[in-house]
Amino acid sequence: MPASHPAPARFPVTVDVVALTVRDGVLNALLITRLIEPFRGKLALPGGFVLAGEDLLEAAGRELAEETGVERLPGHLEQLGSYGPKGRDPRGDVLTVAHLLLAPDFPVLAAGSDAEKAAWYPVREIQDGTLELAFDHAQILNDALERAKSKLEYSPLGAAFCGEEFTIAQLRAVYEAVWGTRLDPRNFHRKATGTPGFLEETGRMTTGDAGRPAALFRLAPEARPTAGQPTRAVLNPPLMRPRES
Amino acid sequence: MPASHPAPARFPVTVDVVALTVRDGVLNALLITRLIEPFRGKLALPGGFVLAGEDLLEAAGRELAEETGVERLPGHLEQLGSYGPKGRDPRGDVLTVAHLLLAPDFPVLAAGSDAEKAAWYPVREIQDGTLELAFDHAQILNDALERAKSKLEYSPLGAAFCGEEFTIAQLRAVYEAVWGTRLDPRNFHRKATGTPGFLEETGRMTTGDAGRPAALFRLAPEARPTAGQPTRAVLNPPLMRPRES
DNA sequence: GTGAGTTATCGTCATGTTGACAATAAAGAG
DNA sequence: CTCTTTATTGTCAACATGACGATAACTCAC
Repeated sequence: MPASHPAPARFPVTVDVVALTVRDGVLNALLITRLIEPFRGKLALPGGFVLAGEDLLEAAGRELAEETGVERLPGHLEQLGSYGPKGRDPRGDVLTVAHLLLAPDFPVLAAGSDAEKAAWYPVREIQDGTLELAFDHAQILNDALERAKSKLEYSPLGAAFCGEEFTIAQLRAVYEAVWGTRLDPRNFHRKATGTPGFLEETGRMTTGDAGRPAALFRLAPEARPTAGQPTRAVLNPPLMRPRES
Repeated sequence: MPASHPAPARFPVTVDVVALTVRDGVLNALLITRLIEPFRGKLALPGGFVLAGEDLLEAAGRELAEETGVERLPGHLEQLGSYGPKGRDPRGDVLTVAHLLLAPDFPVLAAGSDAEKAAWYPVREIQDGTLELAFDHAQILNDALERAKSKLEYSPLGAAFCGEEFTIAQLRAVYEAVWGTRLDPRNFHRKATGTPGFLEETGRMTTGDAGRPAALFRLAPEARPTAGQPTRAVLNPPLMRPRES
């Protein structure tokens, strides 16, 4: 890695988190209101400096927990990508490593004291310019949305937006919100239940809602995200299979 | 991003590059032999420190150019992911941002002076333990291979391993080398030429090789990697289409 | 030259997957 | 009990894919 001469410049390193969830069929992102300059009063992604002795994912989880007041984050956290360090912070070159959290809706505790106030905002309002983000966070959010969309294409991570148990309709609502499309309930049901290694029936049913009760499912064991292992492709079939002979 | 108090620790940041190519049907990676401690004499990924005022991709390209003696790198360079900073370098916490280069075979200039000697090595020999890599570079290489494999699944980047113009058979050799499988030439031909927005016929043919001459293709304009834009999915179809009504 | 070997390309066909959509099941509301 | 709502099962035609036969168009050995 190091060649030799050029002064090993040191950079402040931050982690930022794009936390996504689906509330009432609408895709939401977690944002904080900045209390200090620069961009004071503007919305930004939650995040903060990586501390000495910390790893990236660790720092991202810690920052998110601090700024939401939530101890154990639900959902799936992964690294998205790194940005900078050139010219993305008016105070100087700061490298940031963005992360992506796909999570079921969880309440953000009203942060006390000096902590920035975090809240859920519809992604739509950021994309159409109603809300503006600090730094290059709009870019990061966009990349995160692209990543989320493509994750749903092949991985079982759509379920990360749901709780432990969920109905096919709830899962479909996730896909519809993230992709911004409407899907045929019957074909979606066939695909979801028909994909080997994706879902597992719990045997239990919903009750109390309008309409016919729905079966409750959970992620199949082999589809559950194993820390460290890349999320396996279960949904989209391989482009082409090796030939037999 | 920054909350406030915790001392904004600064980290040395390096870029590492996993450069892949296919030579004679075998997937190769570019490695350097380290001339300094730690891991002196061991193989490692090319890379080095990010300099002040540089962006990541920029740094990765510069380091690779320096260590191979090649001015304008061919192929497609993209960010892979970040590693650390905790405990991956015996000298202290160093954050590294790994990159991935998919390139046609190019000659590595015999580096003069104090530069580390770079050369192509079959990926196979690293995976089976014949060759050992410094730091966490084996892990990074593995992640890079996973990324490369999945890129071929949906993006047109398989062509990044070929030159400007190539035959279907050359392209197939790339897929076979990266995936480690054999593919049916006839079905591959059908898929490659039948995918809209992927290939474009040049009208020219190969000549001089054994067997029937092959038509030369190039990447379709809309499939060419545009700097900044994410590589669009052209090969694998969407998991599910929005419903009409 | 000529035939053999080699590689490229086109075609065929059975099977599997998908999109569109009908029909039925099982609840709650009135 | 009937209507409305949502879940789930089926059906069917269009399309994509895997397996593999058949040709086409070259090079090379003789």
